[in-house]
Amino acid sequence: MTKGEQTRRGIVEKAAPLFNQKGFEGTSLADLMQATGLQKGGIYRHFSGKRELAAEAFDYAWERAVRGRLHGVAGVPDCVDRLKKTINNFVERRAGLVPGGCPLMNAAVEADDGNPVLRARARKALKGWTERLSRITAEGIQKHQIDRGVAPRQLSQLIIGSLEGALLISRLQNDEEPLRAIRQHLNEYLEHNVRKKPHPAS
Amino acid sequence: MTKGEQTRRGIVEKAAPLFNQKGFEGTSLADLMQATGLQKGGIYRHFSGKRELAAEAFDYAWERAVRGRLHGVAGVPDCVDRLKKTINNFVERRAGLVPGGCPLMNAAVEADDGNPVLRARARKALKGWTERLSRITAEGIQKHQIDRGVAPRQLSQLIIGSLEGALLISRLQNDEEPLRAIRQHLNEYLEHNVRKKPHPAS
DNA sequence: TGCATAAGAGACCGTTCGGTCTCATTCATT
DNA sequence: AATGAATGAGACCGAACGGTCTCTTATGCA
Repeated sequence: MTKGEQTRRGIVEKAAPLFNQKGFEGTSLADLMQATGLQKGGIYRHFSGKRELAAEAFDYAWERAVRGRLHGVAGVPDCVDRLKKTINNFVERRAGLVPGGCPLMNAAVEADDGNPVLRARARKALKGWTERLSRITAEGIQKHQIDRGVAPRQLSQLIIGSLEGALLISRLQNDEEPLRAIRQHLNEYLEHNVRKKPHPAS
Repeated sequence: MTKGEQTRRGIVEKAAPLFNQKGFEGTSLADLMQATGLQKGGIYRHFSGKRELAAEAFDYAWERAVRGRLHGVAGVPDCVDRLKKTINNFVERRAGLVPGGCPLMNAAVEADDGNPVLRARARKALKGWTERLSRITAEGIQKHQIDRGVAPRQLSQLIIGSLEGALLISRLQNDEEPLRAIRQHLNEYLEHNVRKKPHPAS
């Protein structure tokens, strides 16, 4: 890896927490200069503008989040357990994340009105997450581990929405309890309403 | 109401959608001047600064949101039904709201790092909402409509978090389905796990 | 109607914004 | 070691920022 590539990567890594914490508008070039230890020229050598840097920083932050949420998931054989594992990862595996909360939520809120580039990025991220969960559910249905009546996409959105909402409240209150409560709630839901029940001995 | 008071109120009403859509940092005095049709002098006559105006605009937006969510709730006798009514209001009663999504979510995300004034406002709003729902649950327990094992505060946070999360996804996808799905989900949960069951005829 | 005051216009201020450009230096390659 | 390209420093730019202040106009009360 050439020196320039190293620097470029370093800029993204330093910029990601800033954008995730302060938002795109809220992060100034002066902030980025201070965080990276570079002057404007050093930054603009590698990026065409703030927007490009912000987009890459979002991708970086989101990639870290996804990696955390998928940690160890592939090794779980049962599909319901696999869903439960991703939920637990969301609640527990916060170390290694880019500070500032869920990048998806931050981007979605800030980009909601205006900033179509960031909004597209957020939509794509949500789509990817939804599809990943949906695939687990579809596989579970196919393997007769999950009830046929379960709609994969709906279930994915239910899980994602519940987790994001609980995270919002947890962050605002500085209290992890809502996150733990939603995990408990979703686990019970998965066991009672998603996992396929053995045929009643009629 | 004196002329000045009228103007002041008008400024808040015009400013609220801007702050709710573009955020505190994202809304400039130029935006406010254009929206109100006033010059700086006209605005600063009534407010000490952007922060004060933003705070009042948040209160205004939140008050409208709360009013919509509580619409007709008081008239529902059964406490479980009352919770269901507030959920339905959240999902259905979007007209009359200040544009830009839920003020609580917007403020919480933007104020999460920095801007302690706005953050305090958001926390207070969340606290009020939680307590309002908790009171309904507590009353339901007292009236033997809700199971004694239900924790009012936890249930409130579950409902709020689920609704906010679903709203986030709905807005990002431009699709109301996640909101309707979470209503369905919460309704079933309330009926099966919250509403007090009649004693089994043993 | 006269008058004190409330209300608003808009010029002005210093600062910070994102972005550009030139030039010195460092780096890899031979 | 020489050299051309890659890299980064930092002065500079115009625009936009939030905020102040003065002066004119509108208002409401006696």
